[in-house]
Amino acid sequence: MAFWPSVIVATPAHSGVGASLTYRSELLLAPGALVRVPLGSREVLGVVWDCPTQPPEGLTEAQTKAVASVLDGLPPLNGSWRQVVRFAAQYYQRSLGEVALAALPPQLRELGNDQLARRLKRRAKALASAAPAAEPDTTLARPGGHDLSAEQAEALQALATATAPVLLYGATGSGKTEVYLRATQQVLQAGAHTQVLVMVPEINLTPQLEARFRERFEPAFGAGSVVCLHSGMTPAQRLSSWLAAHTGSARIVLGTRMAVFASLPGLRLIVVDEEHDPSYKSQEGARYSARDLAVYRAKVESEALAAGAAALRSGPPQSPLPGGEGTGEGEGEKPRCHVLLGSATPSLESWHAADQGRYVRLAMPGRIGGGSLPRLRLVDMNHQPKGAVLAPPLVAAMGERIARGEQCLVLLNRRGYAPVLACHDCGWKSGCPHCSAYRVFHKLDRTLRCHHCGFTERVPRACPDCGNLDISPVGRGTEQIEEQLAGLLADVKRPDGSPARVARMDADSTRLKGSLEIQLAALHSGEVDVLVGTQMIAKGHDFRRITLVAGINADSALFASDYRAPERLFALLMQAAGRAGRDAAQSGAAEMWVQTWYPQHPLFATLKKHDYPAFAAEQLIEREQAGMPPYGFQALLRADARTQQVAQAFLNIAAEQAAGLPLRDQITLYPAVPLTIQRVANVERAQMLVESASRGALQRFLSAWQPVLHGCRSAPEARGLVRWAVDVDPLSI
DNA sequence: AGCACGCCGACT
DNA sequence: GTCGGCGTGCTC
Repeated sequence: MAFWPSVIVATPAHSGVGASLTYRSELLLAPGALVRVPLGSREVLGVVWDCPTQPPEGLTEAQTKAVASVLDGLPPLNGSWRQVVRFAAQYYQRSLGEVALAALPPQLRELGNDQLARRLKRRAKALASAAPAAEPDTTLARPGGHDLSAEQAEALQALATATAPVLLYGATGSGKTEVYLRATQQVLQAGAHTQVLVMVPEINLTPQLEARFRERFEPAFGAGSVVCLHSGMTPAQRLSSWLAAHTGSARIVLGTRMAVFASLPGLRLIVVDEEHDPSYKSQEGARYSARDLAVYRAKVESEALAAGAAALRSGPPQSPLPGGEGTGEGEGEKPRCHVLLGSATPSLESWHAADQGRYVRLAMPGRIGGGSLPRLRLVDMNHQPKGAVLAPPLVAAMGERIARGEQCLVLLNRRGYAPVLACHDCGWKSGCPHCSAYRVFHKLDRTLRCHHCGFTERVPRACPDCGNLDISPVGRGTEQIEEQLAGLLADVKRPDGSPARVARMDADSTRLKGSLEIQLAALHSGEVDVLVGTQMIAKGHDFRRITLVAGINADSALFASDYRAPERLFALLMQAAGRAGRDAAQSGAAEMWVQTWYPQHPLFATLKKHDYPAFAAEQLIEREQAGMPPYGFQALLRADARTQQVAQAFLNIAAEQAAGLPLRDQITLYPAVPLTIQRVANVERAQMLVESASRGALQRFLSAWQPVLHGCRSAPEARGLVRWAVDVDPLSI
C-alpha cells in the first residue's frame, strides 16, 4: 500500500510551483504532519496537506519522489491552523507554501530529526522540574490584589457569553489590562489544556505587560507557562517558544503580529491589545492584518470546538481535539474561542463592525483610581512670537510642573536634529543620492542619514555644490527640541533645588540593547523631568508622575494626503494624553498641550471632549460618502523596477489585460502613480489602486488577475526586472 | 526563492 | 586552459 501525500513547501507566490507537490510515502501521513522532502537538489521542510491513496491525475509514479523523513516527534499542525494559513494565503494573494512555512520557526527548517528529539526531551525535563507547587485555583484565589470595578466585571461577564468578537473600548488607565488578565485566568482555569494568545503591537515597548502576565500566571502554571513570540528573539528562542506553544506546555503566548500564526492546539481566547495599531499590518511578504486574522482564527477555532464537542456527544471520539476533553464545560454550552479587541481609539473598521452589531462593543469609560483624563490646551501658533518652535506659555507651564516635582512628555514624530540641511546661497539640500528623500541631519554624531535606505555620511563642512560655509538645518527633530528645551528650562529648579533635566527617547537613543530599560528607569526614578521623544514614548509605558504631555507638530498629520492620517493623529494624541495623570492625586491638573496653526479644526473639538465616538462617527460619514473603507474595499498593485517608466508600464499592461476578467465591471482600476517617496535605494516604485464596493468581488477579481500578472512581467514594455506585489486592505494609499 | 544549467571575460 | 559573471528555467 502506498500513499501520495500532497506537501506544501516554501515557494513564493510567483513561482511556477502550484499549491502543493505530490510525493510518495509507504505510511499514511496525517494532514498537518511535518515532513522533510527532496526538492530539486535540496531537502526542505514541508507540511502534509492531504494524503490520498491515489496519485492525482496526470502524474505518474516516476514523476514523484519519496518523502525523505517525518518529524514524528512533533504532533501534526491541527485543522484550525491549516485553515487560517489557507485563508491568509488566499485572501492576501500569496502561495500557500509561503504563508505556511513563514509561519513556522526558521530553525525548524534546518533542524535534523535527532536534534529535534533531543530538544523535546530537554523541554519535557525542564518542565517537570518547573512544575508549580500549588494547584492553579488555590494560587489564583487572590489575583493581583484589588477587586474588579463594576465596568471590568461587566466586561468579563459579557466576554464569557459573547458569540461574536468583542471590542473593548476603554480609555488609557480604565483597566483593560486587568480585563485581559482575568479573561485569561478564566480560560486557563476552564481546562487543563487551554491556551490564550495575547497580541501586542510591539513587545519591546511593553515590557510591563509581559511582566504582569508572568507575575500573575507563572506561580500557578509554572515557569514555562508564559512564552513570547516576536521577531526580536533569537532563532533558538523562537523555536523554543514555538515548540512550547505547539506541544501545549505553554499556556499563554504573548507576541507581535507573527504570533497569530502560532500553533496553539488548545486556543480558547485571543486578545488583541491596541487593536487599531498599524503594526498589526505586515508590510512585506504576505501583507496580512494580524488583527483581522485573529478575528478569523477565533471563528475557525470556535467551529472546530463545536464540531469536536458534537462528535464527543454522538458516540466514541474518533480523534478528540487537543483541549476538547476534560475542559469542565457544561454540556449545553457551546465551547468557543473568544476574541477580545482592546483600544482607547479603535480602528474605524472595528468601530463600524460594532455599529453594525457584528462585534459586541463594551465600553469602559472610567479611569481606575478616579483620575480624569487630562484637559486639552490648544496653543494657537498664529498668536505666538514669530519663529518660536515651543510656545512660551507651554515652556512656562512645563517650568511650573518641574518646580512642583512633576514630569512632562514632549512628543515630536521626527528623529534627528533637523529633517533637512540646506545651503542658503545655492539652494543645495541634503538629498539622498539613492532615494527621492532628504537625508536627516543628526547633530550628535555629525552625520547625514537617509531614514529610508540607511545611507550615511559625515556632515560636510561646506556646501558640496558651491563651497559656501553657511549651511544650516531646516525644520526640527527630537535632538533639536531636546537641546532647545535644555536651554529654555536652564533656570528652572526642581523642588530639591537641583536644575531641571531633559532627556530624549527615540529609535536612536534606544538602539543599543538594554538602553530602553535604562532610560525608562531614569524616568521612573524621577531623574528626568522632561522626556522628548517620538511616538514610541506615547505607547504602552506607564509613567506615574507625568502631568503634562505636549504635541509639538500635530499639523503635519492634520493635512496629510493619507485619508487615515486624522485617525492616527487622534489615536496618538489620545494615547499620549493617557500617559498623563494616571495618579489620582495629580490628575486634577493634568494637561495635554497641542501646538497648532489650525485650532478651529474639528478634530480638536472632539479631542477636547475625549469624545472618540463622536470623532469616529464624523470620520465614518466621510468614509461612507467617499466609498472608502470600511464602506469600500481596496487593494494595491505595487511594482518596483529600475526606472519609473518600467514600473508604470508593468502596471498599465496589467490593467489592460484585466479586461474581460470575471467581475471586472465591479472593479475600479485607478491610474498608475509613483509612490510618495518614489525611489528608495535606487529602486523606482509605482502603484495602482484597485477598488470595489464588494469584498468578495475584489477577492475573486484579484485571484483571476494573479496569473495575468505573472505574464506581464515578460511583456516588452516592462522589460527589465519588475518586482510586484498585491497589498490587500492597504493601510495607506 | 534557491539552485541548477549555460554560455562568455580575466586569472592561477 | 579554468573560475565565475548572472540570464533563463525548474522544482512532485
